[in-house]
Amino acid sequence: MMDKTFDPAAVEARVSASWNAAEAFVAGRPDRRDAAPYCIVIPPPNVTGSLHMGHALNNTLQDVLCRFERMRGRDVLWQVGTDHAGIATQMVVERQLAEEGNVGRREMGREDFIARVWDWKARSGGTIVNQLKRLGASCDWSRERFTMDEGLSRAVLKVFVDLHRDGLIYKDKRLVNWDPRFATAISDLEVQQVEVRGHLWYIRYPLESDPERYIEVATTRPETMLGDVAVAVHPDDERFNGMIGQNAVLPLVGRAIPIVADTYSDPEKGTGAVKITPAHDFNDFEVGRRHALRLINVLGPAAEIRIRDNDAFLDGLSLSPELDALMELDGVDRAQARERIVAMLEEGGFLAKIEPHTHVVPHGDRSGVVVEPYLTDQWYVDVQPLAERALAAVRSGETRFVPDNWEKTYFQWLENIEPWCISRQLWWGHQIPAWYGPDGQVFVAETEEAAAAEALAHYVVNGTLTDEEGAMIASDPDRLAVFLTRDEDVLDTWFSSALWPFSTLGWPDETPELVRFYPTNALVTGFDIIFFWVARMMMMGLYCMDRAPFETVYIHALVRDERGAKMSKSKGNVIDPIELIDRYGADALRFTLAAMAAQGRDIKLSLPRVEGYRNFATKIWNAARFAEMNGCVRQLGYAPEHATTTLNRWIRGECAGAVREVTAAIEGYRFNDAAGAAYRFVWNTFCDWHLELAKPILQGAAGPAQDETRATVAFVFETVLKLLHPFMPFLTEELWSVRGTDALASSFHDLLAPGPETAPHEASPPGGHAMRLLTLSDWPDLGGIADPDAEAEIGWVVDLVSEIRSVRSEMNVPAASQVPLVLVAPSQVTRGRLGVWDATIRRMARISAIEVADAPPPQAVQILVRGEASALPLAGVIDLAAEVDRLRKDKAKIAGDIAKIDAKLANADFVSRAPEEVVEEQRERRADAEARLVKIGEALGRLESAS
RNA sequence: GGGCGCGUAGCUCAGCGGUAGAGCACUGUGUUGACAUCGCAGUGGUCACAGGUUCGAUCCCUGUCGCGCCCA
Repeated sequence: MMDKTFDPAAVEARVSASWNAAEAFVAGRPDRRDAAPYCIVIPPPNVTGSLHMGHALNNTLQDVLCRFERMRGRDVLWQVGTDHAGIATQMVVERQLAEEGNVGRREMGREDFIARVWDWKARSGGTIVNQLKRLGASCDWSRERFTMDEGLSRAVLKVFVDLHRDGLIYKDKRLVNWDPRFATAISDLEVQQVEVRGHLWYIRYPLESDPERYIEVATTRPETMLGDVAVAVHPDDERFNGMIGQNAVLPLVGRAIPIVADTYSDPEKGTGAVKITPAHDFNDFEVGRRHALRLINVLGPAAEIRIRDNDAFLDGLSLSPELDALMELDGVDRAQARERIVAMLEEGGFLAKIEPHTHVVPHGDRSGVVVEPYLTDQWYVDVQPLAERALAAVRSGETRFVPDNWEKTYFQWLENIEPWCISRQLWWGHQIPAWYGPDGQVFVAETEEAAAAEALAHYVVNGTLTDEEGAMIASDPDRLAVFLTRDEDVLDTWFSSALWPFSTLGWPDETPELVRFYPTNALVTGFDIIFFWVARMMMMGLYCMDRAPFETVYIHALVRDERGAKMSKSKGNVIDPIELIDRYGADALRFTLAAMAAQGRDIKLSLPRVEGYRNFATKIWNAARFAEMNGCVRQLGYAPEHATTTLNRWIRGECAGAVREVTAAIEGYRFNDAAGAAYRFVWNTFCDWHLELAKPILQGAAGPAQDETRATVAFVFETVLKLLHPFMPFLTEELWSVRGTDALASSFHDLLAPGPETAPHEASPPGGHAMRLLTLSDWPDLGGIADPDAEAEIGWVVDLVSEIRSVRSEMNVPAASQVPLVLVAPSQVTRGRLGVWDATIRRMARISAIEVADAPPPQAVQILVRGEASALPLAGVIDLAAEVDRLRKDKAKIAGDIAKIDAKLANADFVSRAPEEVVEEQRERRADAEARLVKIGEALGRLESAS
């Protein structure tokens, strides 16, 4: 006997173990050798990460797809793994070193530090993978990959070298987004624009020709004035007519800088004159380029002032006491420098005013500090040619977005794409395969040997080295190490992530997996990752594989808190999915997320909803208990299409409909529809009606009807387990195994006696039913079994019972009291049905006896079901005046309906222009309403004349 | 400034050119056998607002207001 309630914790552990033992999720099972492949690559979570609600949703949806396709017989590979998260991981390990009082990264040296990171990864890097298992994700765990794995690293090197060879990777000195906390470049996408309340400082720059006159500029960053090389004004701005071409003198510094005309300057903003600092501002950089201005970098890598021994800064300046004083700023942090410079400006009388000013300031998404536009040498990918192919692949339909409006976002970004800065001044990551010769000449190759060969050949050919010298260096590792030095930088983590859909499958080797599973079928991810990942995977996939990596990119919602705010640690509004799993079970959480995953709308997670689906799990559990108690096991030779009783034929049709609905919804990525359809069928059709209607049979006399009903319940329940499995894998797998023990005998018979009577939808597998896990069983397909006669009959029972209950409740008939029911002049069909349903109706509606009469008894409450009247003779039991009220209310409502329909039908335009079936439907509705109205009128007449 | 999306029951959300739906909450009621994490019955909505298209608009179009997000 099963427990009374479902205990998720115990079941989840047990079921996980059985999946593991069976290696259920391993791709390439021998029995699926000829099956069509299905592949999803997981958006690799950050190795430092832990599961948050977004992951829970993302992986639930992937799992629904994978389990669904696996049950449809496909050879499924859900490729799992993590990425190495350069900055984040380095940060974690450095923090750990600091906490342990260890020497820092620099003191440790690169090799030891990296060893330490690997050590950390081995001990703590698997958190999220284990959490995915708790969620029930059916990944192929045997193929877990990591972006720093040997194979994946090889892919990175090859792509880098190939892109470089094709001229798509190059080194350039330009402004980058510099994160001063980590002292590394970051890409545009890793920059968050944050609105902050700052100030506008108005500063007077005296004119060289007349120090009594000055031009006033406004700036949000006064400290960068040290690097100013010009002042720009709008050419049409009459206020500055005479000044263009003159020089201003930079306060504190004393440098003469030109006043130039440039449309970048906005006459509406500030004073209309803007200081130009090309080394510290992206816009100024462009202005500087247009006017051939110098670049003066006045900051160091930690965003500290660097002006002493700074040739670029000192060039053109003459020594002065003022300049000496300025030198005191050398090494001062930018924030402090700002204060001191403002003070010095004020002291010198250069500061005109300070205004509060709100503006957006770029911040590093990992470090949270203000990002500095910084002039450095970095490696870039010229992504434009790659982007064009990525655009074309979506435009041509090779890859499609679901919902398709996301392609706009994708197009917009790719159409305006900027070069991608891929070098990072970190240690943890793929070190760039570039080596420099003594003269700085760069050699890019996959290995040091190859780079050395290329370098030596180069220097021999150009005469720097003789043949002998070249040979000598080549043969002596020590000399080679001195001769060639490797680029210290590593690549952006996303560079390796971009290769994920094929590097995980073995590329650059032509592995069987690569051939079989690439391109993958679907990518499931959030919209916030379209640029970071989707677009880059598309570009790299097309570049390396000539095919887009996915057929479909499904973009799901963001999970927000109940107020609709993005969950974030800093806001403290995160809901930990693992806590929810502990509390409600993984199945309830998964079902909630799937049920709320409507396309194009964010999910505001609400706990009552999770609780509701936990209750759903309990409901299913108890339905299984009921089936068990009533001997509902699959019967030898049972096939649903051979069911004979109306009830069984009816549920078969309903079940087939549910299968169709769920199937179509998952196919269309309408997860909420799929979950909703399954929920409604299980609870509102199967449990509420089929099981209730079946009770008198199951608990009545033994016989063929009982046998068939038992078998049908078992069959429908199995179908339910299958339908729900993608959403609630633990519960369903557990119940499948419970059923399995009982079904063992009959399954055995099935194997012995295969034949036409064996259910075709469940062909006998090699291992036998008992050995089979639900997760590896077949997805149901009941075809188009519909049975209008059965539907009409059961529909009549359902309506009759519902109406009686409704009237009883409304008339305040005590629940315990049994009252008789009189069918008034029933049709032959109804009389026939009564023979079958008498007991059931009496039981479900608490009726003492069902009689038939030509006319309604006096003082009775009237019920109308499917055009026929029946009556509850409630004289003495209830207040007849209440019944009169009820009927009058009904009558008024129906009369209102009729009036509305009449208004429509009276409209000549409606009748002539609306589709025929719509008009016809209105006529039918009117006729039905009219008939009800007549019956209600008659009943009212009787009651009124009686009273 | 450009783009995307959302305003539907008290709450969280579906839906959709032709009778407005679900879950939760609420009200009433019911436990000797699947389930009180339950059953049964009910209350509750000018579908943000204003125009337009249409025979017909919650749905399509335009605008307004409110909210959210992305990009510059």
